[in-house]
Amino acid sequence: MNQNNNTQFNIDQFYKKYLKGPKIFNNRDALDPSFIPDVLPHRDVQIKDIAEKTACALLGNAPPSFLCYGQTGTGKTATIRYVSQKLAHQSTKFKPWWIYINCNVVFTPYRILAHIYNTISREEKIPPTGLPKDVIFKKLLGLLDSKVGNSICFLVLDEIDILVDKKGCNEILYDLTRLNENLDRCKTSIIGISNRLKFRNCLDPRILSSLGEEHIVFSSYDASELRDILNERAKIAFNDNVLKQDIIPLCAALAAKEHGDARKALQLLRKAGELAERAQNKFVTSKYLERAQDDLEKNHILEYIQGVPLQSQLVLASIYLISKFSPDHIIISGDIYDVYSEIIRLIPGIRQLTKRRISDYITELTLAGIISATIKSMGHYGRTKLIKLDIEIEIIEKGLTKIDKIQGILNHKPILLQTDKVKLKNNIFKKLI
DNA sequence: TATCCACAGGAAATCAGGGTGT
DNA sequence: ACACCCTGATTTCCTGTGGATA
Repeated sequence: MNQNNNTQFNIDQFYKKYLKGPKIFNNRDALDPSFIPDVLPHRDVQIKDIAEKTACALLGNAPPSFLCYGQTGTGKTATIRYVSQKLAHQSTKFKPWWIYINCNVVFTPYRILAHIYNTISREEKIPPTGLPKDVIFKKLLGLLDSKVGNSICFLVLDEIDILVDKKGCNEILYDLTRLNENLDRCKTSIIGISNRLKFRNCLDPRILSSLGEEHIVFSSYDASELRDILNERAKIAFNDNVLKQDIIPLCAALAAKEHGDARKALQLLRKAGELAERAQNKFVTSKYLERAQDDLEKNHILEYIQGVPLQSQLVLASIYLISKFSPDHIIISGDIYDVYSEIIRLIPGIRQLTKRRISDYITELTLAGIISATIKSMGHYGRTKLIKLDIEIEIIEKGLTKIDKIQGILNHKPILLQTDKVKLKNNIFKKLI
């Protein structure tokens, strides 16, 4: 075993070298989306607006509920957290409570109520399931009155627009807006954060009347604003003089192309720093920035592919096989289902799902940006979706290869593609589009 | 111009798996 | 042990539809 020592990776030596090597980061947390800096550039208007709306909480009065709009990475959540921190530092006998609910993670009525309860209560926790909803509602009312007392409880619903699509969630929003009517001492105030500007149109009028009357808009950052944000964070995150001069403007320009997403800009900068660090380089240069962008995009797709359920991976595998073995085949949803049915027989222990369910999986892949689909009517050949891969086939292959159950079928040439009937139909389709 | 294909996609029902209190 | 609850995934049932073709 020892004879291979000189070819083996020497972990001790690696750490020694790492510790002696150049230090890029001073505090890399400053580039984390959850980091709240002391200065929030270009958000004065919104800070002032939120501060004015919420100030009455310091006197024990309930602030109005309101909504914050803006695309991802425009500082909505950061601004709310910033104001809440400042509010918490004021000396007053009414200490407001802040409860953050990410509706992307917690989205059922039961769990939203349970999450609020569990955040406030340190002793008794509500189980993840099992109790009737109204029981939790009553328990929550009791807890709010006893624990929060005469103070204000802010309920911050991040990505609130997600709730609208879910069943029963108009009810939960309604329940939340009406909490105050059932409380004796405590008062609540809802702050909704949404990416979708048209979200209000989907709301129940009852909810809109108490929630949507006031709103604050977060406009997207332009390249120069992003530069200021990155400069502020870079001062904290990086050691002096490790960033080459052009890095921040370049990073800002890249993120500005994507509707001015500050989160993405920070992520990019962090990744570039990490790549430079890993390469034991003293400086973060544009070379690392370019590589960071490439890495982030690819990783995002690979993580997505590996994170979805097996059935969804099989749908993607079907599209992959058609694209691989007949690149000029026009892919329609019916073909995907047929190939899916074909490959599922090659994998033991997997149940075949219905067309309806596969149709939903195809929609999900479209929303994720892996494939694109356009609905087209083919006259007597019916109305269907035309599908094509939006991602390089090599990346899809790389993602699918890592999935044990799928590995074995990635070289299976679909029999469907070889039948004359399908070939003929596809030729007609080519003329139609 | 009516027909008819092959689906899209909404709504409700069903099922299994996690839990509860009595 | 039992009746009941919540959730997420899926099935079942269904209505709607664009446009080439007979």
